[in-house]
Amino acid sequence: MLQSKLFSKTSKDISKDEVSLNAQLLTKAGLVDKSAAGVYNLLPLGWRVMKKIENIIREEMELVGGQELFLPTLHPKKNWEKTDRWQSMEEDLYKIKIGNVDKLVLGPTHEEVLVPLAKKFISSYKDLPQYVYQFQNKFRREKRVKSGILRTREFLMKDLYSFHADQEDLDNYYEKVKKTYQKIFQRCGIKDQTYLTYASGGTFAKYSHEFQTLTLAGEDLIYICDKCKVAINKEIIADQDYKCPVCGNTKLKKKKAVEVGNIFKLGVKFSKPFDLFYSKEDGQKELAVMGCYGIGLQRLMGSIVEIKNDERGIIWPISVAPFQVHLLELDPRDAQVKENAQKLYQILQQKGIEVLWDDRADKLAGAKFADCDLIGIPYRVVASKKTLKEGKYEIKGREEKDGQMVGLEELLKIVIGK
RNA sequence: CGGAGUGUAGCGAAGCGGUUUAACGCGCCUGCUUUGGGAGCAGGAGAUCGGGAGUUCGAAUCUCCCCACUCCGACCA
Repeated sequence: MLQSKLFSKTSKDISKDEVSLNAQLLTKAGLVDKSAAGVYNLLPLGWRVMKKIENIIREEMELVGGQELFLPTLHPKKNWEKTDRWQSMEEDLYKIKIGNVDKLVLGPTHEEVLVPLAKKFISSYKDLPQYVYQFQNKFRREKRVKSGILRTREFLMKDLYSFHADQEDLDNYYEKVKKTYQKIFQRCGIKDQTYLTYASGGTFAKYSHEFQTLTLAGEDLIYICDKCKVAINKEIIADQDYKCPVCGNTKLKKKKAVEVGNIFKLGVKFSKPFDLFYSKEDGQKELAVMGCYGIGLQRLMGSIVEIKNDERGIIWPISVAPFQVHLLELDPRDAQVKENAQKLYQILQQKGIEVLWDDRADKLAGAKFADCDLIGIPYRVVASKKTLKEGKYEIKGREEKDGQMVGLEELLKIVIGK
């Protein structure tokens, strides 16, 4: 991608109203832009990050047998009445009228659509288990949005739903997804800050589990057990019940965190209102047992930014970076330098490396370095008169202080080696 | 939804005890120069001062209503 053609630009000054670090950095770097309170546009650079995150999640979902589908945003009112959430979630729902009458809901979650759908295909124990997931926008009528892209009214969510014949099968699958979630957050580069957190379990389980990422921008308070590397959400801590649910340790550390994912045993909460029965081997009818598993993608992206940054800008983990290499062409009016940069650009792309080539003719070196640090692509490669004279390129990792002069072979080794 | 605050050019931001060419910075356009940490000089374009109503000879500035955004709180399977 030529930076001179990029849709977005970086900016030094952004609205003072944007106080959260994640939104400040993402806005300055040109990855997101706010269009209304709690509503953000994702610009090409930001969308590339989202796609990287999405692909990591998709790969892991496939590994646990998930089948991707796509359910509508608009949900029939009657489905929401059936679960009573038309009433009980009233404050969170965007209700859509046709004419003067409420007819539809902008989905805040998808059980109300998926369960009646599953009913059409699940009728025997032979049809179970089933695992389906999707990436879909969710709408929540938040009374107050906050923390940049961490709490918004519309956001992209991966939601996986599992259907099982019995509780034991759900329990086994639940544990599997728990491990998968840890792997996802590890692949996204926030493993060290993300804690498996015990939270309120609803009617069908003692606990649900959240994945809480430590950041001052978070709204949740969790208590961490250093021995077990797990945490417990403040919301389920009774007055003095400060002990680790795993080892009983009572010396827990209180920290602020943001919930980047959760897994939840639904039991028959939704199969019941929709009569999702299946026939057992003996012909008896039984309700299917369900689990649900969510990850908010913008929130995950924002959490990464909250953690991975310095005074100059964002520091993307290579797994989710919008590009792997930021090629800075200094001396852009020098034909030989341009040719040299062009050559490297093509070679890297042939090797499957994603490159943002700063070919802007009207920017001096300082401006290019500053933008490069702000956007936070893992490798900065400089092509200039200086590097050309030595027959080399300069490469520098985003977190390294100084670059090094390397030949093409060595450069490829560094960049592809990762 | 309660409390507090803020809306002036694409962005940031002065002016806000009424007088009229609404400053300045970033960005943008033109020209020349410059070229390894956000370049310099010269010229230029761009503003229904959030919207509406009112007070006044005269309103960005005062009053009222509305809207938007932000922060604190409550809420958040």
